[in-house]
Amino acid sequence: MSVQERKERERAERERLIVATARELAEQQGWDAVTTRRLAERIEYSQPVLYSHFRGKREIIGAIALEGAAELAAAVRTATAAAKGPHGRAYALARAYLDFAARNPAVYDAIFQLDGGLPYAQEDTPEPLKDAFAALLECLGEVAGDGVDPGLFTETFWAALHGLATLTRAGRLPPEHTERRTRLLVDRLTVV
Amino acid sequence: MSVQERKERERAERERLIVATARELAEQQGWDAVTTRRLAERIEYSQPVLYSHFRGKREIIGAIALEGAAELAAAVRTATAAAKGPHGRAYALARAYLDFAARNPAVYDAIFQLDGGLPYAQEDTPEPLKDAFAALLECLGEVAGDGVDPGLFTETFWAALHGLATLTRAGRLPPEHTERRTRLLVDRLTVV
DNA sequence: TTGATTGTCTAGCGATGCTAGGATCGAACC
DNA sequence: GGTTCGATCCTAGCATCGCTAGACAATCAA
Repeated sequence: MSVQERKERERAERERLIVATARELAEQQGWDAVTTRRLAERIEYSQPVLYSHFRGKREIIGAIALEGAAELAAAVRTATAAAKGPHGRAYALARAYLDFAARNPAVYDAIFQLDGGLPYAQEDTPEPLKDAFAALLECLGEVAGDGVDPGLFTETFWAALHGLATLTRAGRLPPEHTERRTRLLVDRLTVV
Repeated sequence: MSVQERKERERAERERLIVATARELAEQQGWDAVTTRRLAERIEYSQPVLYSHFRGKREIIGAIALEGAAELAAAVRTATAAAKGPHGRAYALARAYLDFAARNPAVYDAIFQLDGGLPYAQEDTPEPLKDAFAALLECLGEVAGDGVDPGLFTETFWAALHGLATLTRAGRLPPEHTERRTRLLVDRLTVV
């Protein structure tokens, strides 16, 4: 039995290695550089090994997306917990969210831009994704205002943040006034 | 002279054919289906002909982006011209923008998601892109509110719309309450 | 020791974007 | 009108992509 357990442990370890290496490669050189060959070379195994863990490249992206969503949720919760007042928390959330996107562009893309084969906004949506949304909801529900559904408000607020994050990083928005845009968005959208 | 003119005309005509065909193919089957081979086959020329017009696939995307930006600007101007009052115009703009994104997903991606090799938010940004932003600015400058830079406000408003458009189409947001989200966004962001 | 199972790798398939080099065709000159 | 020559276009091919079949080796059970 112990032998089998050891094998399973090693296998799980290698799976973590694959995900971590893919993520590292994506952050270092962009998702285009993440090819199955390069990835295989970096983990010092041959290509087909990847396919014994994941159905394909898409599933690797999906795994990184789940990992990233959990981290995003944690970052948001940490930031909001340290802030005071509903408006302060909403602002802290916005800052934390945009900061995460800027610091982990490849992971952010895995979650929100690329196709990782994950179901979103459905019943069978994986827990980390649901929880990331929940983390936003916990904070933003406070500032939705009367008569506005907290879920709907959170979706809208989130979409606005997502727009800022993606357009800024794609060079569609000049990077200099990010801070002012964030303040404007939070001040206008939230109701205290 | 006339011979040369005819040739130039035919060449320009073929270039339009390439762009139109690529766009059609992208809208019909998605950007993944737009390969140089398929595109060449559809225009009934060989692959290298594409490269006598464009540096590569990226430039074709760029051409579609410019074309699309002009259409988006026109759509926004038409919609706002027909609406009444600053708030009404801002709302009409939002509707027109999201409508354009929903009806022309491939073109929208060419403008805002894919890499068409175009410079954004710079001095040498192509005119159609600048003009599209100008179209937004014309309308949104009215509702920026006192003490808020119209340009900055427009960028923020636009980013929010972009977030709604992309998240909805990527299945990250449930499609049912788009209308309510749009209203919420416009009502909160604008100052009348 | 043998046989079977599990694990891994080599090699290759059909695509992709892009390009070199040869063939062909038409305009222009003697 | 025939010939030259340049522009135009296509065939064929390169390197790389995601992914997989089948051979091979290592490990375990009998």
